[in-house]
Amino acid sequence: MPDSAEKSSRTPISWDPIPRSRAHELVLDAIEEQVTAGRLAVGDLLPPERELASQLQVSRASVREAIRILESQGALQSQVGSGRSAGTRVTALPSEGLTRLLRMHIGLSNFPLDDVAEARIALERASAMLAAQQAEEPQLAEIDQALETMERSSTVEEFNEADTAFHVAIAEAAGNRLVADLTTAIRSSLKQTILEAFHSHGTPSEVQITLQEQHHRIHAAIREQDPQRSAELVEEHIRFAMETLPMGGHGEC
Amino acid sequence: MPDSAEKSSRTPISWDPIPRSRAHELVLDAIEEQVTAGRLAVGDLLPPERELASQLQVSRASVREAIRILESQGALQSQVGSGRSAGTRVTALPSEGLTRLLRMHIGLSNFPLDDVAEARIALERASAMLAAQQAEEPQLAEIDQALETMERSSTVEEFNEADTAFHVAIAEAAGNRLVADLTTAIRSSLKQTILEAFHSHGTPSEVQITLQEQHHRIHAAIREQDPQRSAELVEEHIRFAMETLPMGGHGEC
DNA sequence: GCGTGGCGTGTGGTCTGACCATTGGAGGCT
DNA sequence: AGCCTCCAATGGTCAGACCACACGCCACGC
Repeated sequence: MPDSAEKSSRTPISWDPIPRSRAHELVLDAIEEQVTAGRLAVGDLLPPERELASQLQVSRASVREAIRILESQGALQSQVGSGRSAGTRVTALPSEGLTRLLRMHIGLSNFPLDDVAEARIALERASAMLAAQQAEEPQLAEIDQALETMERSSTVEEFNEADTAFHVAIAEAAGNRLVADLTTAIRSSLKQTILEAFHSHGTPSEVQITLQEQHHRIHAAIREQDPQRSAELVEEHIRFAMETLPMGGHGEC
Repeated sequence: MPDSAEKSSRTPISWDPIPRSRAHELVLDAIEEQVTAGRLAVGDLLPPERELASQLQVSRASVREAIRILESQGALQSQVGSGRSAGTRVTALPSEGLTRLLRMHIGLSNFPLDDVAEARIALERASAMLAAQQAEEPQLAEIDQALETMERSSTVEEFNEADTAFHVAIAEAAGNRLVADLTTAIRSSLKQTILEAFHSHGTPSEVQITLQEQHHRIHAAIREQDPQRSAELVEEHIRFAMETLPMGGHGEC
């Protein structure tokens, strides 16, 4: 319409770039669309790579790139071979994907450690409350076990490993999949950072003793089914740990 | 040692599979290692794909697969061309990566919606508290804006969009990067689900009115710098929304 | 009949090379 | 100095070849 183009010549015309969709993103979108439409569920098999490439009219490399992304998210899993186990199948394994994503960004100092602590507090308060409200024996036994392992640990490596397991066990005992996975992902992504902080610290044994006392109190509150107390103790514990252990060896001073 | 093999013949020997590392995972590990060691930071340029492939002695396709994964996580960004803008650069854009990961798993019903609600409550309580404690005017104006947009919305699509923006604005006002990104990711990944619930609901206007009243009260509590009240109101609001709107059209009856 | 081994096929994993599109940067000309 | 052209570097995509894996089927021996 040359007429309207002339009428609007007083306001500058903005020529926006037309985004080009990358082939692998088109594949990603296509798979996501199938999921959203309910046509793909956990356990389902995707078409073979070569077939999917043919159907979507892209190269097999582009299909593979999309599949890699979804594998890293824990939504797909590929298996070579023939027969029932072969191919690319929809899975439900978000935890490691979350962990790796968060660990990368924490490693890049993209989340200030104070921010991470607050997020932990929010999530782990919820975990502890829910665990105190509704955990049953096999899950409580896992918490016991982690506490026991910390008791017997002789190196900070062992302590740290069991410390992580303790927090993960509480998160699992919360009976809330998303809270558990987020809690696990954050705590796991911090494992190395916390270990380094232990090594930097002058008197690790004192700190470990205090941390372990706090663990015992948290454990007792959960055992006594006191949600409020559990939540408060977890918060206190995380704040103490974050204030006491010098974290952020690089990029955070 | 045939001698010791004979001695231990009483206990069955377990032949464990030797895991083969996939080429793209080796590349991923190599990049993560550089980050952990502090040798890669936001803004840094990676070697060109062909060079990285040569250095790591893998194919360029494997390098690309690893880069795709890290791109989807918001840790890398690639740009064609020559000169300063070209190549693959380290970025700090976790939010969309989190959103897509969570949206995929929510789409696959891998997280029960009750679980998602509890996680939202944990995070959004924290967001609201922090916002009430420390938000300043430009951020508060964003919250105002979203509330205003909801007030003027004439379709549930518009309402939903502004509703999401309201929650995101509070999360941003919390001043906590990780809490904000997690909150945003979860709320964003639910946008479609909530919209469908609005459509399924018999009398949308009533519900919208109640939701909007709740939004106003949350907004007021934040403005009055009352963290406890803000947190309680957010929790009440999310519980009301989750109980009132019929979610889980597929796979969650 | 049962167990074992060999073969064939389908699938993902990896590599190579060719080509394309994009995006400066350098050099030459006015 | 400004503009234009050319070139090179970089990521994007594709195709094809080959490899490794993992069954399933069939034949053979006991």
